[in-house]
Amino acid sequence: MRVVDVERVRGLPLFCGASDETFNAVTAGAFLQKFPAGTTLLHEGDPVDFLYVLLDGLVELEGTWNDKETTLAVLRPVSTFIFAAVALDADALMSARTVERSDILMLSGEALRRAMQTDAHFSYAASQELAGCYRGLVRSLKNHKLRGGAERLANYLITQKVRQGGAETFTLPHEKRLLASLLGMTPENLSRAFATLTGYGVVVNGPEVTIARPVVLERLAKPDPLIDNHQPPSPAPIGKAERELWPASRAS
Amino acid sequence: MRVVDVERVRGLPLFCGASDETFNAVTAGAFLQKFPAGTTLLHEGDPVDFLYVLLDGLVELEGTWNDKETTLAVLRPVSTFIFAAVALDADALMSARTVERSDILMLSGEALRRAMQTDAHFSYAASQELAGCYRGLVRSLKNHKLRGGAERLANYLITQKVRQGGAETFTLPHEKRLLASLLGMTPENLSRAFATLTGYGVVVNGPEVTIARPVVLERLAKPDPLIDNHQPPSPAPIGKAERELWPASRAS
DNA sequence: CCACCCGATTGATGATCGTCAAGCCGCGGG
DNA sequence: CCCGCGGCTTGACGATCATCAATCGGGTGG
Repeated sequence: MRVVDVERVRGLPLFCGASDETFNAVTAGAFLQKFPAGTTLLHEGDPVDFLYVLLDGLVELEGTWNDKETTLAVLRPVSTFIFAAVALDADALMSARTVERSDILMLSGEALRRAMQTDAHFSYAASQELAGCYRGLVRSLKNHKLRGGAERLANYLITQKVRQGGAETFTLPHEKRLLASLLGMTPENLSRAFATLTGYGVVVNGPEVTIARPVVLERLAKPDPLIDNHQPPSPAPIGKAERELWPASRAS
Repeated sequence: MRVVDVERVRGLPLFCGASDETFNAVTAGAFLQKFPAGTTLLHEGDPVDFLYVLLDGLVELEGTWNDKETTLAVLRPVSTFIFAAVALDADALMSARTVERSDILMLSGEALRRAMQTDAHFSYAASQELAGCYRGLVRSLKNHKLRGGAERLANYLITQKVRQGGAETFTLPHEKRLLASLLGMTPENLSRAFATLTGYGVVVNGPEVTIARPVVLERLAKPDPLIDNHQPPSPAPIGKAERELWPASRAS
């Protein structure tokens, strides 16, 4: 593992409060691996032996039932995933698959659980990370139960715009088919939803989207800080906990 | 607070591994309160100062957007709630409301966070609780994105049957309007979904439901351990973590 | 005892969404 | 260069679901 990668991991909120001792204990048996696009890292129902850390690339978390599948989240670096299953030493509830070529660090679940039982500060950071993940899912569930398709898309676009810096036009981070699955609809209906948003000042050109009249779109989307997390981009790596705490901006 | 209540709290997985010292520190400023049915304990967006523990009664967690509301969970004793917001000292993402008259214990969030930073074992138990809550939400999200209304109801009924002991007929734990909101549909459509299930051996008599032909219903419901948690009832109080770990039955 | 309220049910109608089919377009391989 | 594949779009249709309205029945209070 390169020094620069070690530093990126060390800089994660999950680890930056830990002692050198526990950090070394946790990263001792770790290994960094590169995966091509489309690789299934972990399958639903499998026992989970490692905590995964996405250092570079793009990863999709998906769930399956009755030959249908849906994507529950799309992760960008730097993110940990399946931490909850690791913490409980339980089977995975979702599959993980690379969307692009990705660099992924794998940390021993055993070692992590041992470290949590020893180092209170590390364990506290772990709780914060898990709490942040939990709140992300609460947002997602509210998004799906309370909003219709076009509203979900409108809010997704507004969130993307903010996260990519706020420029009038931005680029979708992945294929539309994946976006459709994330938003809980079919690719066909995503197309139609985009067509609907044309009437609200949204112009689509392949993967490029421009929001020509933000005010009009927001009147449809009705973004809500209790559902949408409009956190602007940050230079430092950020965890699920900080993302939740951002509005109070208690850090920095 | 009565001795019997103290013991019930002490027996929670969250606390049963903690030292007497941290348990006393956390429960020092705590108070037990009785609320009538229909009381809003906490409103969406409010700062959260306490961890709530439902000792008796029934509590609904609900989310709101654009004058619509949906219930995200219905809790029965003994359960903690809004732990994630407490852990992060963040605003609540959902409201909490009593469905029945309830006994609720309120623990200082400040004290809890301090205890987590001091006592690694307590912090570890907190992580497990949060991880269990997280996985509960993953199940919920998959349930909603992958299944239709009648399927969600069928699985809900099967889960209730198992949790209430497995008898052929059992009683719905609350009003149908609340169930409809939990399942993500209108009361009208819940009625129609029940009518549909009549063809699969489900007989409804007010709040009483009997599953006459379990095999037929299961062929429709296709219950899945990665979505539904068919944990049988237990004499000891159980936390969100244990509920997730049940299939491995590593405790007794 | 009756009036009233509220939850549950049923029907009719429209909106939303999924499915099937066809066509378009950009890209890479033969 | 042309072919073919895959992602995207569009149209037509059917299934699911929400909404509005009316009705029924149990429980409460006057």
